[in-house]
Amino acid sequence: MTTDFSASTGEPPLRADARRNRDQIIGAAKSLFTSAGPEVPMEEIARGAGVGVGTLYRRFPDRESLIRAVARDNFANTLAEAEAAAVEEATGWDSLVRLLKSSDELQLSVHLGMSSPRAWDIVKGDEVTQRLRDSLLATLDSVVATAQAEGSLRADVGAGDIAAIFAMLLRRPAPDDLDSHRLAERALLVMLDGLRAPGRPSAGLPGEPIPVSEIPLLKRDKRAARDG
Amino acid sequence: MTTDFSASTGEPPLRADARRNRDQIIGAAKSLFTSAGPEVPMEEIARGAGVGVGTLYRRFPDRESLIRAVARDNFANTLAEAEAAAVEEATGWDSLVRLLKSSDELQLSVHLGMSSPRAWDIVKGDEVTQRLRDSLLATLDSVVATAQAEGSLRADVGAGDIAAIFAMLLRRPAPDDLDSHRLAERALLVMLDGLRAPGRPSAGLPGEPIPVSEIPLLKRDKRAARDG
DNA sequence: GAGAATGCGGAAGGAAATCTTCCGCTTACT
DNA sequence: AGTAAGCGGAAGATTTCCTTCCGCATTCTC
Repeated sequence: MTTDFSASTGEPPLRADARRNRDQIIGAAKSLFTSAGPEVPMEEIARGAGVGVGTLYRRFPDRESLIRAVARDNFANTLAEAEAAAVEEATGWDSLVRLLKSSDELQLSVHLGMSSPRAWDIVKGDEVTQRLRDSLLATLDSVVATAQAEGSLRADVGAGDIAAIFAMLLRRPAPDDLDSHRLAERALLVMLDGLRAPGRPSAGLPGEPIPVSEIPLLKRDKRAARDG
Repeated sequence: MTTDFSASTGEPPLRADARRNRDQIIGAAKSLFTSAGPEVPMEEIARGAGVGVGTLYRRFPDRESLIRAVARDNFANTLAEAEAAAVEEATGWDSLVRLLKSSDELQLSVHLGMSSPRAWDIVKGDEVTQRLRDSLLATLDSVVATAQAEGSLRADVGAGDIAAIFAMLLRRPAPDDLDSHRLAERALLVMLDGLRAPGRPSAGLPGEPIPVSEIPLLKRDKRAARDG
């Protein structure tokens, strides 16, 4: 899963356990960056990885290098998913829908690339990530063009609009909260209906309308959205 | 502007300058809570109000009481706006649109009531705010019902869906950033199109489609979204 | 399987950010 | 003019997070 970008450096290869720990650290960091932003305490990341802080610092001497590593891994995965969506789906519209519904990786990419100034500052200086990001946007652009050419996506939006919409829809509060996930799902479908070309009928929403009484009253969890 | 909820307490009235400062503190807190979340340093709030920290602490002995005061003021204003929108607009649909486009007050209400667990923890214990919130939701509910009765709003959404959509759309990153404001505006219009009842034509989006090249590359500002 | 090298955990010290108090001076009320 | 209320902001206390360090454990090599 975790891509190895250090394959061609002259450094000696990591010992097996070290390599395993490194992957677990990146995994934990990805998960925590997604849910709590790129400023979670290092100790929390270490705990999430089942590892001591010392180990974390040995592998990533500071937060920046961790963020860089996470960004590379994440953008690579997101790009792969996007390309798969572009190629494997029958229509441009389906590719778009699959993208929008796709995994947490996309959510993290959006965070890193559009929502967190701190992370973006770091990531934008990394050429590897930049190349991945450019490819990602190119893929998005072509999916949008395809969907518009086939007449399923409204013509007056650009790939930039779509990216902005991704950013809004993916900034969920609590990714594990079932209630709010259901609401987010419905909001996404409404947004998709808004994106349809005129005349294209919507499939409607599944389930029952949500009454005010069901607005999810946030459960408290240890860490606030930081500012959110 | 700042509503006085202490009118009937037995305490002696504030001196004129104190009262002025109190209002400025609440104003600054509202503005900062909106842009940076309810955990901004007290000192920053004081500075924003043109006041020393001591003054802030004399009036609000801790963050909780400040948040409570802000929430009361804010929900009262939002409710007033919502009721105005419900009454003054010709159709339920127009009321809804006006609400969605309405001021920063609504944005802050969403933050306090749906996006920030920390704030919600505090606010939910305050009866005054709860009553305001209930009225607000009741108003939303009736606007939704009106819009559906007149056939402009799709029938398969409830007021809870609308509230959730508000929450998504209003969680903007940088409220003062012109580029992202433009994108948010367009996203909002797309969402509104998604909310239309079948057969109701959209007006289309103003301006040109946004290309990928125009995705706003976040500018760094002193305080990250915290979480976000 | 033994020796050497690499890696590990997590306590502890340090740094930074934020909270909160306190008191000499100022301003508003009567 | 007298008095009570209010003010600012430096300074000390506190909390939170960062980073280092070293005795012990694991892996690799031959």
